[in-house]
Amino acid sequence: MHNEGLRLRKKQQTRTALADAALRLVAERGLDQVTVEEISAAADVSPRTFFNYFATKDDAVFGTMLDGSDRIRETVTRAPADRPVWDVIWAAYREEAVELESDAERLKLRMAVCNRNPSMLARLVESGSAAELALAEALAERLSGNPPGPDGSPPPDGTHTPHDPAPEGYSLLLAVTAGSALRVAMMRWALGTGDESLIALVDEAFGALSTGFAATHHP
Amino acid sequence: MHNEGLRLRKKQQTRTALADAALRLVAERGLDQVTVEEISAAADVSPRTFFNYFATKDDAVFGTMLDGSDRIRETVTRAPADRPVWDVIWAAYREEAVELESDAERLKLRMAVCNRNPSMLARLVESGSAAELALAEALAERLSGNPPGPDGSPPPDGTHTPHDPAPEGYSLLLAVTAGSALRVAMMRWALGTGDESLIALVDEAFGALSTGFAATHHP
DNA sequence: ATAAAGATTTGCAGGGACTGCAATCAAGAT
DNA sequence: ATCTTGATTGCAGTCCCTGCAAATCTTTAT
Repeated sequence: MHNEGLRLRKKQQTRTALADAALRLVAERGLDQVTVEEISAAADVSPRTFFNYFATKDDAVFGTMLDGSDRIRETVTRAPADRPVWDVIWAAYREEAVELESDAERLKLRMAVCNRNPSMLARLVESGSAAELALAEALAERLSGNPPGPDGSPPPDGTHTPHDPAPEGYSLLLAVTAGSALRVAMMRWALGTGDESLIALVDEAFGALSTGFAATHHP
Repeated sequence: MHNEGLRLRKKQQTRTALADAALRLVAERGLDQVTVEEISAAADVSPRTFFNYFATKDDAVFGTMLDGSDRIRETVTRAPADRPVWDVIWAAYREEAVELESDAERLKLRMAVCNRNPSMLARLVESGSAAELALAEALAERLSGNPPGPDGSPPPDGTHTPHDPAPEGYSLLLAVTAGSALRVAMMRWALGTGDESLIALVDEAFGALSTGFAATHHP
């Protein structure tokens, strides 16, 4: 039997040491004013080891925010079938927001970095796109009227019961819009005065999208 | 007097030669299977010259899609003040879509590249974010009830007439959502069967956002 | 026509990101 | 204590990208 307790602990340790150092240094000096060599030195490992943990420098700075793609998919597929779709998505993303706000310190630093460096903002979107894609799949399933299998997996091909004419397009729009709403909320939260909770801002954005933009006139 | 006709023509020539070669090669082989050296060779210039035209390899592949940030801002600030905001944004982005669809060949190649390479998808977002930011500014102006100056420039600080409690947040949401809608439409258009026009898909997305998502129930 | 002025292209040297390989080192099992 | 396994590290090498200065080509002035 393999125990390996100490090994795992040390791995997690150096991983977070690297990530922390990367985020801190980049937040201070800017992305291209920090070298991998410096990050590694701050974490007391060799530069080569850095790349055993992160594929790129960006990855270390940004980590994998919103790796909750599985969680989101779960939440959506498990939700009662008669509940409005947007409510389900809203609830799922609010869950994520709660998770994110629990690490407020790190999140604020990350958003600050995103604001200074456009390439990092792109990274932010990229990190959310995995979740969006997963959500879009789950939504297409749901909107096409196919109940998920007991394990939540999609049914095999050929068993689809066509219902909505174009669920792919609409569900993709839903998913991408939801991701954008979360991003806007995070931006406002991180750059704001700090007296508003992330959840409140998320609710505000999702609420606006729920109502639609047609109602917005200039007075 | 400076004529310089031939010079400019040659510059444009090599620029498009490089961009075309880059897009073609990357679409064929994938982003990291193409070196700057190969692109330069295909355009008959030295590798060093490549970087006189493009700051990064990605730039050559992607060019500056949606450099219409100024055009969008113009359209929005010039629109009659009593027109619904979302209609104005919709019209502005539809204009952009027309422009984009006029270069259908290139756009489809670019979207195909974005689909294979996540980092290029990030690039796509980045290219649109400039326009979104400009739009958000213009919207904040409009929603706060301040008429633009004769040149369309924002009035100096201190002259604001507060009207909407939080125009920054709402206008950012509007702008980012509009950008996302365009992106989804482009994706569907480039990956679809090809019998739908980009404009139609843009209208579909913007229409859905106009109505809002509250109406979407599962039957 | 020819030279001066100005802009573009190119080569060279170098820094930094990232990878594959092989040697070394430390933790866990026997 | 020793063997096995996985993590760390150094090294060589590729590619992206930049600053600098020489070389080349266009335009303009004489």
